[in-house]
Amino acid sequence: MTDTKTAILDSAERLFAARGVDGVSVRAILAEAGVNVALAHYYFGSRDGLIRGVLRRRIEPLNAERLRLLDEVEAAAGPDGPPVEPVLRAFFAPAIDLLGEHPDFARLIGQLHVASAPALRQLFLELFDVVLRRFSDAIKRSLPAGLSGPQIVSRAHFMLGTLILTLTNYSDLALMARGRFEVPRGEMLVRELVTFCSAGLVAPPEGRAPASP
Amino acid sequence: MTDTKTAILDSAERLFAARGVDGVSVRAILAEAGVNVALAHYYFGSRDGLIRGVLRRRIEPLNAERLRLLDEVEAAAGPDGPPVEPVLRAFFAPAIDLLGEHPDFARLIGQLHVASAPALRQLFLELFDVVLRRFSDAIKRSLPAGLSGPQIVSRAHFMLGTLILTLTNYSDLALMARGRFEVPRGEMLVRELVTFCSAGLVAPPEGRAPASP
DNA sequence: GTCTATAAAAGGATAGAC
DNA sequence: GTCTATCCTTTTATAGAC
Repeated sequence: MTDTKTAILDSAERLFAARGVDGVSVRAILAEAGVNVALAHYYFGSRDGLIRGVLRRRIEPLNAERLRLLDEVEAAAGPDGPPVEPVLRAFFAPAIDLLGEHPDFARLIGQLHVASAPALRQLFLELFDVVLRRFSDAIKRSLPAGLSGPQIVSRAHFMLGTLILTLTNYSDLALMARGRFEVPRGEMLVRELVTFCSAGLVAPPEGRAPASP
Repeated sequence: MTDTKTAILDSAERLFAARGVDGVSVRAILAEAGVNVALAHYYFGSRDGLIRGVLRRRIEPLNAERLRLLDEVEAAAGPDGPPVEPVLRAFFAPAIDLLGEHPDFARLIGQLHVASAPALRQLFLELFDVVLRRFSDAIKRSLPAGLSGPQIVSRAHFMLGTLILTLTNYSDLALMARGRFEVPRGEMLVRELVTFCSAGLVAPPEGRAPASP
């Protein structure tokens, strides 16, 4: 049964998200999956192999979809390249889809971005290197002239931060809403991200003019 | 010697930042500090107590400074309350100061924001509850009319995300710069954060108008 | 306050039967 | 593929001498 393998991955995903990658033992994962202790090593070789398996299962399709959308956006653009909004949308939308379908895993992706453990940092680079490079190039091209290098990298980094905290702490939105309204999700959440970040990215370097003298 | 206590806190701060709170044993911390294994329990009672000690030492002054600045900004404002920029500045500046003086600890704060372990989540609420509530109220008041509740909480959350990722992954900026320029820090970094986030917060709900028909 | 020594538990990993 | 049993290491925590 390859079903056992899936059961292990599912339990690992849930528990890693709930307690952090370093906060869960392999034994606990297998217990939750109702699977014998020896089978994690049988299927994944080691604890690290299990972690890689959990991450790869969903990150590879995520990256593929992001790159597919970016290719589309760039193909449809003129010689100056696409404007910033559709580029951001190609970056955000697949991640927000994942947040809707596999919220536990979305938390994991965010945690991987801020992880300290050297092995996880390395894995992060392996998994996201191409995507981050292609999108950061596309975003740079789409920004107005007059921004300095430091401003561009800062803003690109801030943009990433909005997504990462949304992936890790999406449930905080419901707390902040305190039942007074529905929290945005799916397409609406993508739209909020694009609006916020494109405004931030293209803002004039000096910021808003003061209210009035 | 209360110096021993400080040595333990310093080593814990450094190692927690380098490997994650769950990735370091108390023994490793004490070894790095050159301190006997038994002394962590003598001073802090337990592993959890040590974590609390590390966090409290710097978060309490950080919060106090943030609230002091917010009080100032609100006292100087008219009856409609202060505009969004100085409120953001009061929130960001003390954190960026901390990033300059104790970069390891800044990483820790960020990790605490996205932490999964229930004990850490609880501690996070204890430590930041008042500050987050006061600032989110001030920011809400400063936003233009016409934003819906979901839009307001989303944007406030995005704003927090820009800061958190800056605290946890500040060193990524240097990687992105690849030696071509100096990465912003201190006052300049605060200015970038304020510019990006105030533009995002006050953006019209529909986003930028498309380029031209 | 600082040390040694040790208890008690948990975790990763594997051997070998079925 | 799945199971039991076991090994080895690491870790938290504490007792008690100095």
